[in-house]
Amino acid sequence: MPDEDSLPEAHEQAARFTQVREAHKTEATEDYVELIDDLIRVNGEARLVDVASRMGVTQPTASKTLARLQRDGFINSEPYRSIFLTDQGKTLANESRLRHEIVFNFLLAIGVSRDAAVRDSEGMEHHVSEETLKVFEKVIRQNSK
Amino acid sequence: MPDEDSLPEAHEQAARFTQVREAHKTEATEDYVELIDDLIRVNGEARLVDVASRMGVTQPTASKTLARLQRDGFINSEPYRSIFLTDQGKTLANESRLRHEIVFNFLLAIGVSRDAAVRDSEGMEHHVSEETLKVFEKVIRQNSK
DNA sequence: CTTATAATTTAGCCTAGGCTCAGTTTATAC
DNA sequence: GTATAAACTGAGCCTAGGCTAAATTATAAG
Ligand SMILES: [Mn+2]
Ligand SMILES: [Mn+2]
Ligand SMILES: [Mn+2]
Ligand SMILES: [Mn+2]
Repeated sequence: MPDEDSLPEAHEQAARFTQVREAHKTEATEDYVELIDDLIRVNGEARLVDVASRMGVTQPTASKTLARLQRDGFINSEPYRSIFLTDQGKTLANESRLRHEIVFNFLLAIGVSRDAAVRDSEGMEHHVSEETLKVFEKVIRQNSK
Repeated sequence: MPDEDSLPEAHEQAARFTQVREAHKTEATEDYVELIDDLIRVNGEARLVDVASRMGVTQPTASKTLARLQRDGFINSEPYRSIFLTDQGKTLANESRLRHEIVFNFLLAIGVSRDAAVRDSEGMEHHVSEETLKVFEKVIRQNSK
């Protein structure tokens, strides 16, 4: 229970929420490019039908999101054809996968079950700062020794 | 780099993203009731102007969100008057604060700076399962010994 | 090669959650 | 007590990201 002067400064607290909102803005993009990259590696191509089923959304929803990703320069695709990552998209996919793996392996390292680690890391990954990520990596290294 | 059969089952992967989307649906509600509860404790009342400035949004935005919270039974307020939590709202505020504190203290325990812990926990808290939370608590206990 | 199926797109709808600008109500100062 | 300032509301706009239903295009089967 906080006492009289226990509230953080308003502008600092606001900055926290603004940062979370910023993270959420890029979240869909990161998850999509990461998935598209995986699909290309494993299947040789990324098709809308697979993106939609793996994202857990309908095809029109995935189609609309992909249109936005194309507008913003992360992917390329011609109508009715499969999806390609731009250089910008590839870079973001690699960064996102790396960060995701660190968060996932960190959860495993501290004793979280594989199932929970898979599920929790999907959301947590977007809210971990560079500083925290470094700490996560240190914990992973210590635990593998 | 994943090889041929490295993709998770589609329906499992979809469930992950669905879970993250569910978390995001309740996120604003949790952050708002937690803040309202804090304001009542410290200031004696929760006013829109403070909610807005601390959430980092404009007053009309906060006003609209609060209307939704009232519609959904988390708060009560009469026009132009301050905001009260319903029993449902108080319960959610307490649960949210507890979880938030655990995530925050966990980050401190593993060596993250106070600043980064404050910032990262604001987003992470909404993506931590009960199982992971228990592991976090264990790490906190071990570190305080 | 034609037909049926699968994949993709388009149109149109919805909610959440941002914003600005303008109006109303409450609180403060004088 | 009245004028001014602060707080709150309302209208209207926007984007993201969900959905369904229907049209279009591409692929597969026979
Ligand atoms: Mn994710
Ligand atoms: Mn919180
Ligand atoms: Mn939060
Ligand atoms: Mn999130």
